[in-house]
Amino acid sequence: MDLTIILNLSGLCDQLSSFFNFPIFAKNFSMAYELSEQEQIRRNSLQELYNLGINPYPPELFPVNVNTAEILANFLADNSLYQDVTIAGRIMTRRIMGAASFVDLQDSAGRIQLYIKRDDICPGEDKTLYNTVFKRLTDIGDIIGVRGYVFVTQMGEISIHVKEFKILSKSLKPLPIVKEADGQTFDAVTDAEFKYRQRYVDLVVNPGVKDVFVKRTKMVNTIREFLNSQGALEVDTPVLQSIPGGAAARPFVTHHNALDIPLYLRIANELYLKRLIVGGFDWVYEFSRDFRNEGMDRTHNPEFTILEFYVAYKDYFWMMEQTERMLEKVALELHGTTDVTVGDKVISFKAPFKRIGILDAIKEYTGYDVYSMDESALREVCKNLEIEVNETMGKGKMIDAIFGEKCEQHYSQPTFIIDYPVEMSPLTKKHRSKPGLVERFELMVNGKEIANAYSELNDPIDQRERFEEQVRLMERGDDEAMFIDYDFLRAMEYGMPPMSGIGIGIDRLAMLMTSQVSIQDVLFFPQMRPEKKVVQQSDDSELLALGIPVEWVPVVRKAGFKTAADVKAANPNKLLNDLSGLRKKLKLEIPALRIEEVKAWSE
RNA sequence: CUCUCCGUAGCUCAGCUGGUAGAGCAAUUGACUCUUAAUCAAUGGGUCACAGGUUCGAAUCCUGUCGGGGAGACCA
Repeated sequence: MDLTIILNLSGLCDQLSSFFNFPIFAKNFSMAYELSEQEQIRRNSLQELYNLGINPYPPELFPVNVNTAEILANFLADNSLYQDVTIAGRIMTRRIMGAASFVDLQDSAGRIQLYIKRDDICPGEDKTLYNTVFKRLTDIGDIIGVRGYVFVTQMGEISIHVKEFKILSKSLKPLPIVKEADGQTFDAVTDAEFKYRQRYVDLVVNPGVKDVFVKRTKMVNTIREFLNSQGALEVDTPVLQSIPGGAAARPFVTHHNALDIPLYLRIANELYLKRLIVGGFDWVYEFSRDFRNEGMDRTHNPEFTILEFYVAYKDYFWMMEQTERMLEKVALELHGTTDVTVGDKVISFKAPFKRIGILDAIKEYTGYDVYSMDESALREVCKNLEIEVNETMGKGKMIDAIFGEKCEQHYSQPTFIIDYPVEMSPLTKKHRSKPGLVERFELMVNGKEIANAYSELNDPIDQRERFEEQVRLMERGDDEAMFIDYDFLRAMEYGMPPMSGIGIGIDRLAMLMTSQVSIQDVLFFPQMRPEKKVVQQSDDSELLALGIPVEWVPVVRKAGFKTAADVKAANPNKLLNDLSGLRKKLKLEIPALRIEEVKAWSE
C-alpha cells in the first residue's frame, strides 16, 4: 500500500466519520457498514465517553458491599440498614422523567430499582454527568456501580437513592428486551438456537434460567454431602483411555502424538473405580464427564455427566436403599418436599420405591413370559410385538428392546427394574437364586432410565468369559459390544472385594429436579453445530488489489462482496447495480461507477 | 440418516389466493423531579437465512443449500 492510498484512506475516513458521526479508524473502517444502527450509536457513545475523559472500562476494583437480595430481604424489617451501600450490576430498564430517573439494576442475586436524581449526582453547576453521561451515553445492558442509600418509594418499592454513579463496562450490543409485570413475562427470548448459542444472554434476560443451573449445582452438592458424610472418597480417573470400557457405547477417538496411539474419550469410568476398590478403598465416587459418539436428542448430549460410585462388601439391595435415600434427600433439599412437579406430573421421591423384575414387567405389559425362551423363540416374540430386530442382536438385546418399547414409558413414579438377563450385563454378578439372570437394577423415573446398578461381578474367570462373549457379539456386528480390558482382568485376579456399584445420570436427574424437558436446558452450553462465520474476515487490501477505488471498497463490502473471490464470481452488471443503488441510498458523494470499471475488477 | 415445521428490524411477532414490507418493545430527538410492561410527540432502522428457478413482477410459488425445533431410525 503506497502513501497516496493511505492519504486517501484517511480522507475517506473523515468523510465516513462525519456521515456516521463518529470516528472510524482506518484499519477497520469497513466495519462501520456492517454494524447495526444501534451498535453504531453505542460505539459513538463509547467515543464520547472517552472524549469526556471517562474510561468506560475502568481498571480499579469497585467496592461492592451488598447485593440486591440482601437489601430486599432485610430492609423492610429495619429501615436503618443500608444507608451507605455500594452495589454494581447491569442496567435492565430505564424510566427517565426529566431530571429524575428510575433504573432497574440486576446483579447476581436479583434486581433492585435505583432512583437517580439529577441534582443529587450533580450537586454543582455542571450537570454533564446526569444529562449527558447518564441520560444519553448510558444504555440498557451497561454495567454500572452506584453508591447511595436504601429507601422505599411512594409506590412502595424498595429502591436505592443514588448519590454517585460510575460506568464499569459499556455494552456495545443491545440486549433483547424482556419485560416482566405481575409475574408475567413479555417477549422472552424463546428461540432455542439463540438461547443455547448465546447462553450468556439467555441468563441475563430470561427469568428463571439461572435458577435451573443453581438448582443443578445444589443437587450435585447435596449428593456430594450425602456421600462424603458416609465416608465416601471423591476421586479422579482418566478421561483419555486406551480401552473405552465400562459401558456399551460408541466412543470418540483421538490420537496421542507422543505415544503415537489412538486414545478414546471415556464412555464410563466404571473399570477405573473398580480398580481402586481392588486397591483397598471401600467407597469411591466420581462425577464423571463421559462422551458418547451417538445421536443427539432431548435426552442425549455428546458429553454428559454421570455419577458413579462403588462400595465394597455391599450388594444391589443395599444400593437400592442408598439410592432411594439419596434421591429423597435431593428432592427435599431442592423443593422442601418429596413431591416434585415435572411437566404435568407429580413425582414422589418418597422412599421406598417400587421394585419389579424386568421379566415380570414384560409379562405384565406384553403377556409373554420370556424367562426360559431361547434366541429364536424370542425373535418370534419380537416379531409378534412388531419390534424390529436384526441378526446382530443376542438374547439380551432383544429383551432390552422389548422392555424399552413396551414397558419403559409406563414407569412415571420411581421404580426399580431388577434382575436382568445375563447377556445384557457383562459386568454384573450372577443372580444368587435365579439362573440366567444377574443382580442388577435400573431406576426408571418419568419413563426414563436415570440410574443403573449392580452387584458387581468379581469372579475373574467368569469376567473373562463374559468379555469373550462380548467379542463374539462384536464379531456378529454389534459395534457397541465391549473390548476386553486385560489390565482390568489382571486387577480382578488379585482379588476384588464383592461390591455394589451404580451410575446415575446427573443431567437427567437435573432435568427431573428442575422440570425441564430437554437436556439442553440443564447444560450451560449444549453441543451445537458450529455457527457459520457471521462476518467473513478479509482484508480490504485484497479488494484494493483488484483495482477497486478505495472509496468504493467499504461499499463493495456492504453489498455483500467481502473477498476478491466474491467480486470475481459476481455478475458485473448486478454488481454495478447493487453498488449504484447503495451509493444513492447512502447519499455517498463519490463519483459514479461505469460498467467498464466494474468489469475490469474481475479480469 | 428419514419425515415434518420454522428462519421477516436489536428482541417478540404480523404480512390472505404473488404487486419491492408492518406493529409493539428497543433506538434517536424533544417534554416530564416517585416511575415501574412509565407516559406523550416526532424520527430513523430491513439484500424478508443463502443460491438458483418460474413470472412483467417473489418475503409469498418451485428446487437446492445452511442453521434450528419436533417426530422417527440408531442409540442409553
